[in-house]
Amino acid sequence: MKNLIQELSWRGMVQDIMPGTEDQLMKEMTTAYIGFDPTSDSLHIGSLVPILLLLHLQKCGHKPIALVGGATGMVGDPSGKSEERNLLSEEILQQNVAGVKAQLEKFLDFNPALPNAAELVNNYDWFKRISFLDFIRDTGKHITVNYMMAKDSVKKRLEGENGMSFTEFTYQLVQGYDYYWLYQHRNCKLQMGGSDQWGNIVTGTELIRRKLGSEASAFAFTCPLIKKADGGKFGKTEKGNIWLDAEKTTPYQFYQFWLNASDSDAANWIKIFTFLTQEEVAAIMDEQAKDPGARPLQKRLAQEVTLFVHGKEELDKAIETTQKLFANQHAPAEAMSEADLEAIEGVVKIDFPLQLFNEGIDMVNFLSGTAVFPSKGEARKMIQGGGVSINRNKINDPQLKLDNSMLLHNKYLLIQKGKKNYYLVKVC
RNA sequence: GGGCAGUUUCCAGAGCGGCCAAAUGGGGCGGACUGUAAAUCCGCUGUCUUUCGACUUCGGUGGUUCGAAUCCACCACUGCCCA
Repeated sequence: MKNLIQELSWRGMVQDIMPGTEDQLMKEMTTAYIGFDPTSDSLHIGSLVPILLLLHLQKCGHKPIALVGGATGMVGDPSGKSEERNLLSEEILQQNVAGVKAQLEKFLDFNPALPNAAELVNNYDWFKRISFLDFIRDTGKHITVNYMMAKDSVKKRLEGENGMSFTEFTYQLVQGYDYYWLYQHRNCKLQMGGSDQWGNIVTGTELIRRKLGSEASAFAFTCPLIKKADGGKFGKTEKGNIWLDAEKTTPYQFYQFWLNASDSDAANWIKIFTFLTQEEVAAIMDEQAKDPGARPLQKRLAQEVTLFVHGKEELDKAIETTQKLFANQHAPAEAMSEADLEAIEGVVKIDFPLQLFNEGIDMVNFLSGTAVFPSKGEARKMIQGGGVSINRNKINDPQLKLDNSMLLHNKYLLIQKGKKNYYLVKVC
């Protein structure tokens, strides 16, 4: 049996770990679970980490369970939140649960022929049968309020300005019960999660111990939360979250996200988000040290993760588009063939009516009219700030009229907002 | 139930009754430099508007005033302390 903890350690993916966890994993095939919050109908790259944890687990010969929090999602996890959360409606929650489930199914191996096939559960399935009174008698009785209040997630809120509802206070018990239930019914002996979950997880192991006695052996470890080297939030861009759903974040945008990682981020992330071995990573680091300008780290990282999430075909297209747009940025846009332009994948494409164009429209009206900018004021500001290029030529004059001579192949305009945001406008 | 403090633009946090669309910092966006990095420097950052300007904001509702984020009343929410 391959040593999971060792494998994760060198990748920097182990934060807190309960004593005996490693021994348990080396002793026998162990069932382990991670919970996923249905706060949205798609997972984003933050959720990639727990997915990868489950995959590493499975690769080491253990059995992964992905738990979708249909019940816990109704309560709201206070961890890491400074304010009370708004509750999602049941309807939205159900949609989200379905969406998240569908995505998890893509990444884990559920092949029933495997002894350690992955499994998907929804905690709503057991919680729906438990009454409030049952819960506070059978479960609440085992954990003291003093214990619960000592948790960071709770303490912070008690000290803060916004207070905390009884509902959110209860959260750790609800999640703790999940672990107990899985321990009882699925022989699940390990819970993993992000380090912000440590408190909730420990409440689970504690609950198991109190209810089943000290011979019960439930283990846990957590993975550090992914951060950027500059302290910023991971997985956010000006356009918002990076989603795993190709409809929400195109594979090209997804690829670009990783490609744009800073050097220090790329060095950490390649260990976490790819399955490359320690030797392979070391080799790429060497290359990076020799020629940082070539960015081998970022390229390999982007390639591996995009391949994992979107597959080979989408990856190839993303690379192709990237090359067209960025490979020789000083080459005139006119050098791109019509086929090149048509085949650009993943950038925002906009159609613009020929008639309006022929009437001689100025930059500001054009750009706000195409939804490149939401308003004229913003378009003007950005042009004046030197942030807009058309066909790779910087525009300085907001009043500039567009005319036919600017069109590539008589119908295209390649617009850049900032350096990295491309729009392809087709006049027709 | 009683006492005290508070609620400001994305966040934190200043705001004399007119000079407040509201200091400062952070974040975000853009530019320069680079490697589609990092660090640094510069610009923008309520909405609409070419300029002038117009409009909507400072928990809610009313009021005082020529004029209110700034004063008053009531309401709501939050925190702290006492019972």
